[in-house]
Order: sequence, then C-alpha cells, then structure tokens
Amino acid sequence: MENFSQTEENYLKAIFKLSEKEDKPASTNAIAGEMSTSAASVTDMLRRLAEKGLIHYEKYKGVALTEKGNKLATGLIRKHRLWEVFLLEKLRFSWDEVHEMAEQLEHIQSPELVERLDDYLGRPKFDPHGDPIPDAKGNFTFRKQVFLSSLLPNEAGAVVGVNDHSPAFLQYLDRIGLKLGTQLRIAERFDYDESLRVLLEDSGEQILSKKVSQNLFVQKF
Amino acid sequence: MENFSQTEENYLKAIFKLSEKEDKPASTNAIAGEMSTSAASVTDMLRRLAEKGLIHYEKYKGVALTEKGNKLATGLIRKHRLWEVFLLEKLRFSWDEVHEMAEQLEHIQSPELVERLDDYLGRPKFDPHGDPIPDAKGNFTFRKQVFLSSLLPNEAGAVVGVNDHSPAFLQYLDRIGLKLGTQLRIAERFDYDESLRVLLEDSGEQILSKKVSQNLFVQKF
DNA sequence: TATTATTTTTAGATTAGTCTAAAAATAATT
DNA sequence: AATTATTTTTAGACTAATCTAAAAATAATA
Repeated sequence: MENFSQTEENYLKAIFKLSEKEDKPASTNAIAGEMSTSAASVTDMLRRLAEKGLIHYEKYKGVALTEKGNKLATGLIRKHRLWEVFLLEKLRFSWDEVHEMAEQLEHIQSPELVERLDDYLGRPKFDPHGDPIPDAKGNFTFRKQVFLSSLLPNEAGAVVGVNDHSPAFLQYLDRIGLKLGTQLRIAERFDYDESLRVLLEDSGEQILSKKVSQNLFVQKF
Repeated sequence: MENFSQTEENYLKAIFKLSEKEDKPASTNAIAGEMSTSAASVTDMLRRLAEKGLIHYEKYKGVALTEKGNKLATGLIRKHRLWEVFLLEKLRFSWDEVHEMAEQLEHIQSPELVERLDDYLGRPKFDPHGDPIPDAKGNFTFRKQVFLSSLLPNEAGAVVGVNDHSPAFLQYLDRIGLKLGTQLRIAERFDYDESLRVLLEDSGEQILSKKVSQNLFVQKF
C-alpha cells in the first residue's frame, strides 16, 4: 500500500467522521471546520485526494470516500483506538489524556506493528471511550446502545460509551465515579430541566443534567 | 520546549552521531551523507538550525550542537532506544526488525509518554543492541567494553553490544545463537585472516571472521 | 606558489500545504 | 424570478524542504 502524508490521512479521517454521522457527502465547509483550516485549503486538498483515488469528488457537489479511502480511514481509526487502549491499560494514563498522543501514534506506518499491538492488548473490541475498534479487515463490532437520556424511570443498564470525548466531560465522570461498565437505574426524571436522578452501582445516587445524559451511551438490561 | 519538525530532529540526530564518533565539528558533506540528501539542502537547513539556537555554525567551518541542540538530540535517542526495548520485550519483535519503527516512534511528542514508557519497561539502561539509553536528564551509562577482536587467546567475556546494526549482521548472530549476554572465551586466533575460534556458552564452538569480531562489543571478565 | 581538486555555499526552481481576497456557483428569501 | 446570502472555487502569495547547476571558498598537490 502506498503511503500518504499525515495531513492527507487527517483529511481522510475528517471525511470519514463527517459522512459517518451525516450519512451523506461531506461539504467543503464542514471539512474545513473539522480540520480547523480554510475552505480554500480544503478544495486544494480534495483535488489531490481525488487524483490519488481516495475520494469521489465533484466540484460543488461534496465528497465521499472511495473503497480505498475508506479502508485507509478505517485503518487509522483502528490504530488510534488500539493505541488509546495501550496508553490506558499498559501505561496507566487516564481516559481524558490519551487522545492527543493517539492522534500522533495513529500515523506510525507499520502493518506488522498494529497486529502485534492488537495481539498484545488481547484483541480488544472497544476503546477506553467505548468506541468500537475495527478488526484487521475493517469490520466494526456493533452493539445495541442508546443515549442515557432515552431511558425511562426504573429502567436500568450499563454505561458502555461516551458521545462527548472532551477532557472536561471525562474528568467530570471520573469525579462522580462513573466509568465504562458502571451499572445504573433511573430513579426519577425531572420534566423541568430534563435532568435525571440516577442510582449508580457504587457511588450511590446522582443528579445528571440533560447535557450529561445526552452524552452517555448505555446498554439496557 | 518548542517543537521542531521531524526533519529538523533528524538533522540533529545526524549531527550528534557524527560529532560523537569523530569528536569534532561535523562537515556539511558528512551530514549530507548521513541524511542521504544534497550538500545544498544541508547548508539550507544548517542556517535554520543555527537561527533556532540548536547548532553552532559558521560558514565553511562545520557544525556542532549547542547545549539546547544536544539536549534535544539526546531526548530523541532516549525515545528511540526505549521504543526499541518496548518493541522487543513487549511486542516480541526481533532485534533486526525494530529500528525502522523506532525511527518513527522517536518523533512522538509527549514528555509524559516517554517517562511512563520508561517506567513501564523498568527503566532499562541499555537497548536491544546494547546501546546505552540516556536517562531523563540526558546522562548515559558508561560501560567498560572492548571489541571482541581485541581479546587474546584464552581471554573470556560477555557480549554486551553490536557495532554494526544492520539486519544482515543481526540475523547472522541469531543464526549462530549469539545474543547479548552470551559468554565466550577465545580458543584460538588465526593470524592468516585474523579470524577467531571462540567457545560460546551454549552453542559450542564457532569461527568468527575479523569483520564479525570487529562488530561485537564484549565486557571482559 | 600556482594550479587542481574538493567542499561548501548561493541561485533559482519545485512540491506540499497553507493563507487571504476575489470570483463563481449554488441555495435561500423576498 | 430577481435579489441576497452562503458556499465553494480560483488566483496569487508564502514557508519548509527539497533539487540541480554554478560560483566561491578551502584544501591538496605539483
């Protein structure tokens, strides 16, 4: 497989991310937002990525990944998430610290390294934030998960992932003793501000704001 | 500490390497050789590295690292060698495979990561090739080592390092069962081609060519 | 010391990635 | 449908890192 620059790889990841959540071609402006750069720079890059067969691109029509581009982006996500597991499980970083480092490590070029790392970590299916880690063929493990905010009073489940990956949110969760795997039950729902009173496995009862409950994924029992 | 480009970092490493072995300012041409690039490119880069206070540079006079440049280069060597240990000890790569990957990993920017990695590996003082790993302050552990070729008949010692790091040499050593730590004794020296008959700890007797014995470091008993 | 050879630097061009400002295309609104 | 607003692209310029070819400085040799 050819090699691509880190910048090219980051564009592919951005396009992947955007077309994943919106499920339609990514716009130049959206990519510029994701990459914190100008629309002009994006246009330039799109021309080049298209030339290399990584994206389908028509002027003014937006952009989608080709088979090849998709494979590459998936590989990057695989590397990123495996390194995050490594940093957390082996080097004992906390889940709010690992992103920046993984952002660099994902660009290390060595297929053999990725497979060995995967082995070493015990072939994990999810990363420290609960996001699925694609396997060597690019297949993601799917899981029936819902937003905590969608649970009704007395319903119970386990926290399996976060939607917001910001350090601030993750540190907040640490503070209230909420981790992946934590079991919980909805005690009460306040219509006033859509906050929830929640019974947590270990750390007792907590009021969770709407914003918080919209950023937690749970698997219902 | 500011950040520098991978290219700048690689130049610093090259200059470090050259002035380490020659113990005098590195020449433009030597650097060009080390970096596999043109002398013109080197001159360009030297101007920039000097501006950033990383090297002492006078036109036509060659180049030496400043305090700052030396710190940076030492940090790179530290990272390189720690990653090599990781790849070998944890991911079970062999010593002829690790260099290329470490060459990329050494550019990962995160002081915290380096320290955690060092901890995780048990603060090793030497890498898989027997080269010393500088500590966080940049201090190398020195060791009284000599070339195997300098041993006299009946002298004994342990292999502690290699001078030639090429995969071909390392694979040859694997083949004859010679690793770091292997104990040996000189049985006979042949004046004809300066080869040695050597008694190896486990793998019995071997004839080692002059070239081989000049590329092995041993610590005498 | 004069001449030749080697090393190093300068000059000018190229590529990747970026920028701002202006032009062109598309979408939204009256 | 015409006008306005938004999005996207083009044009032109900049920086980092590279190259080749030529000029300048240093070193080696007759």
